[in-house]
Amino acid sequence: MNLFTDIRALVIENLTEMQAEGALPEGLDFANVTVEPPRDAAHGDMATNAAMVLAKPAKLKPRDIAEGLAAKLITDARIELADVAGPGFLNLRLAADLWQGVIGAALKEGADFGRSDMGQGRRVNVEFVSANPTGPLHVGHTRGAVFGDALASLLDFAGHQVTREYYVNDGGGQVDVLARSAYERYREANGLEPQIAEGLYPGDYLVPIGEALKAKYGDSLIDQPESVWLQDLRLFSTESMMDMIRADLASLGVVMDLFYSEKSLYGSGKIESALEDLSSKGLIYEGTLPPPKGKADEDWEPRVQTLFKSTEHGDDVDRPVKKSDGGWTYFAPDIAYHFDKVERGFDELIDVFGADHGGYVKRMKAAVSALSDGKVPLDIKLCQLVRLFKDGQPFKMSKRAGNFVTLREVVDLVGPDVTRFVMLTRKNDAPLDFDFSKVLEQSKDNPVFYVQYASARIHSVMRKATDAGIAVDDATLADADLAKLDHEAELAVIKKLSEWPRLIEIAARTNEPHRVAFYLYELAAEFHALWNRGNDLTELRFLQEGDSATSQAKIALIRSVSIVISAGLGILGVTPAEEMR
RNA sequence: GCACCCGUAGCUCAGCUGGAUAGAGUACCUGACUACGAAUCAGGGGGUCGCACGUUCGAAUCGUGCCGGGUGCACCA
Repeated sequence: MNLFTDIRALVIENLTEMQAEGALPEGLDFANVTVEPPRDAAHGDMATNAAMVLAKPAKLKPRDIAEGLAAKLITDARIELADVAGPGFLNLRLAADLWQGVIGAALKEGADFGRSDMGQGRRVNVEFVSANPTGPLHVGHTRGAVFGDALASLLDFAGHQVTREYYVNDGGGQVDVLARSAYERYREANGLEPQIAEGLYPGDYLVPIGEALKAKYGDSLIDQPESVWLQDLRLFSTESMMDMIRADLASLGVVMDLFYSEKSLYGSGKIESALEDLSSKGLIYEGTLPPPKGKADEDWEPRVQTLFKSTEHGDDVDRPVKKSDGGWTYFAPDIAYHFDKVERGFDELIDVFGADHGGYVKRMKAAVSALSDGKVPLDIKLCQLVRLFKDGQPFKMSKRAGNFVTLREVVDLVGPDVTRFVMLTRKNDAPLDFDFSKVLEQSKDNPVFYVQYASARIHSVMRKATDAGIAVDDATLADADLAKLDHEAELAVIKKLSEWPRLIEIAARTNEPHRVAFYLYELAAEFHALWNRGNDLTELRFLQEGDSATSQAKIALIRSVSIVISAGLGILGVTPAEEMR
């Protein structure tokens, strides 16, 4: 149930009637008519811009339309008051039982309250993390992992059929580097001095791989040329790295539906067929790119290469798909991979990248646009940097991994719940400061705590109620006399709850899960405010001694808050707290 | 030089397919606990929404041009 869409439907219905009655001309587009919460609660419960949006196409004065609409709306039992204000806003006040109905809906629908069918079952592929299998995941990946996973859950909640996917770059030159690095650790395991040359991966995480290689091969690969061991070590070390990455993700609660191997594309004919598709559309040609302007590059020389005409689909320059040695560029398998997603029938694709891949956005969109004939939209979300702090000071550490902080270190220090919530307290395209001290602080400055504390307080009240012999199961609460919830402080909380289904749709439409985190903070604030009003006004306390009917109504309200907090935290992948320790 | 992202209160940031007097937290000041968990709440001061034009009944939001910060710019992924 979504009160805002209900009332919007009522507005549209009345506008249509006005057309039938000749008060409005035919052929108007109602798409821009909105029903929203007003900025200022004094204006009423909801406001519609219908009159202002329609004034011009209808060639009427906004206030005249608004007054006509108001006169019709007021006859509906749900509308208590309809005022024209300002340039033509129509402010509505809703009947109290409509608000109380929100509580009933939350209690009956439980964890599904707010679930939307907006997505209509459309199939969405969310590709995220996709880190090279050459080392452990670091903080940057952590943000991408949390963001992608929460986005996937959000879209699922909004009625999409979601696949979580990880593209494994196990086919390129960096895997050779990995294999050579692992070989040095293998030599080390055999008692020799490892020679970690410039360009190899120095991290300690390869030490156990070296041990494992020794267990498998003994000393048989020592002093053997690369041609003997390179292929085996490529395979062995990427598999080991992927096991580690899977475990890292699992420690955060992220589970992929599919790991898609780049290597599997080679020799399968998929790269060829993807490029054939582009070629059949006249988008592949042999040519020479212009030199980059402004920045002097002495190594640059004109070269004829195989190019994808991405400029026809919005890119700034055409992109090479073949290297001069005849091999594919990294872009070619990426094209094939996205072609594969399109062929698997997804209606929408989302890629989550780190901000350092910003320059890659246009060519990837161009490729998908070309491959799907513009039918499958690709949205690319860039996650900005995470800056680590401790007690306000920039934080550096990790001998284990080389020179970066790993996902595992973060999760071990603050736990998966805190990690996930904090990673979503910023918009994805804004940089995020992550202070190890602050995120564990128990104060309202820390949103994780603040929301969890609200949840804990609610459970505390419910435990007290149970001790007092008051039934507080959801079915009983749903039958409570909700008309008792008529104080403005209580209605304020209900109104916030009523925005939940609307918020889900906005967040899902914009692919912005951080909105859920901010909403939960606001909901918690409304709840804490109501709680404290009870200090002064005893009639606002949730437990009314000797009056279990009133207590149940009030508990129905806060139980609804906890249902929404749980659902919201569930989307973010965070476990709600029943008590604080 | 080009492309993308960002620029909102002293600081860190929200801001809904363009809506009314731009909101939180923090910091600063002032109040509220013999409590359903004060780990909280209420109130106060604090803003040329980077700048300038433009579109619109209406712009933090859309367009163009500047300024400032970040990222990326053939045959690495």
